[in-house]
Amino acid sequence: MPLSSHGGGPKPSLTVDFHRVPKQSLIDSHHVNEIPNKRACLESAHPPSSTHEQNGAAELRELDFFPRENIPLREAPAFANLLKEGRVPSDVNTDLQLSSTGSEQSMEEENEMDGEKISWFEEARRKIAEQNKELVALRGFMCDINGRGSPPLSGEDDDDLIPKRMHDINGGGTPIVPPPPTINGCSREVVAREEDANVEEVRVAFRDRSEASLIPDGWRWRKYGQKGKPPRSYYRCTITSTCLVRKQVQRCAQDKSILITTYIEWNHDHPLPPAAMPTASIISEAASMFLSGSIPISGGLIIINSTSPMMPRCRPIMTTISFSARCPTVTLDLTEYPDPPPQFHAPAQPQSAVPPLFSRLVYYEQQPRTERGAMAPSCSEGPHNPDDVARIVTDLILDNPKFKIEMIAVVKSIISEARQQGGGS
DNA sequence: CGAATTTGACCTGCGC
DNA sequence: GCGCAGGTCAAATTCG
Ligand SMILES: [Zn+2]
Repeated sequence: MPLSSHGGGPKPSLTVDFHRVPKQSLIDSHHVNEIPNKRACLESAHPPSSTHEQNGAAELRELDFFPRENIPLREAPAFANLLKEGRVPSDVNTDLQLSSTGSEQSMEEENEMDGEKISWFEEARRKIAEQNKELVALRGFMCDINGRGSPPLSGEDDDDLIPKRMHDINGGGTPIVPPPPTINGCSREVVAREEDANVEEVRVAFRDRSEASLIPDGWRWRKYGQKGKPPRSYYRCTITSTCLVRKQVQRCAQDKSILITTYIEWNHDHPLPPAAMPTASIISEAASMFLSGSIPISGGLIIINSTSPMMPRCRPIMTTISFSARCPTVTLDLTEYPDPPPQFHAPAQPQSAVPPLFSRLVYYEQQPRTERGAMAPSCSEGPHNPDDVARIVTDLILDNPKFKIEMIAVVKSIISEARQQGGGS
């Protein structure tokens, strides 16, 4: 079935967009106050099975996806390995799993779930929740060293400006958005482009070590293109012909053993296949983390996450958030690296001006993976002051051209803001 | 033989 | 305006 009459060109489109919002809010720091309300985002990211549409707006129950209890976490192997080895239960069903299909069955399964089944998913979920807290802390820190007041954090009662598209980020399998009624007769590209022009798109990427060219994530994908060197492959979800979800797969330029899988427009218009639920939940969680107010500053910034002081034994995930591209991307780095030595375990630096995020960063700099190339240890202690942070960032810039580009964007935006506020000096 | 992949053409957006 | 990069399309080819 041809999706369009001819390739790539301008085509007539007739698209109904249910959730149009301006594009500015996530990038422009002046709109940092308009970060979406966390609760609303979480609700929308994981709608309960009872969700139903009324006049185009989903009616949602409140769900707490970031539980406050701090349960020690076990080591969690890399994502691909778990999937490969079948150790990620395909039928994991937690409060995040809200599929409309087989809800009775899932109730039973929930009762039957043993610790083994839920452990991996719960670990990942809690890690991301912890990252969220730390990202918020980092944002405050960055605002401080920028000489700006810390923007209000999420959770305030102002959901007027929630990017409506984020209501579509669907981890539970219940279609929130009706399929575009007019997709027949115009290509997915046209539909996507129409939406792109009006709504914010969040991408969620995984970095993981994998020899396979594709992570078995439980979805059905069809390859529709390949570009560049090293090659980047383009896939789209083929569970339904109208589903707009795509993913890109490429090898890391610096380390060919690392596979980067990026999920785009994560709003399937169909129920989740059971095998895909772990992946879907993590993607949704990561997206809601981004949307819940963890935006550090304007421009672009890479954040490196550490273990949480509350959960020092948790294997860390390095998380980056990029704003420099047209679409912000949350990257979860699931490549493994060694545990930090005890001095980097929490409570790390109780008097430190630097959020605990950077203790991991410093450790990481001290213990670089061989694949990352030679990198001189940058600090012998945790970064107690912004100077240490600056040194670390400098090393990262030297090590990673992409980081340099991101940081340039950050600096530019800070300078332009300072000029606006301070009269151009 | 139908489904999936490959691959060159084509389009859009962006920087210079 | 031009060139480049990213992304998509669809005919041709390969695969099961
Ligand atoms: Zn889909």
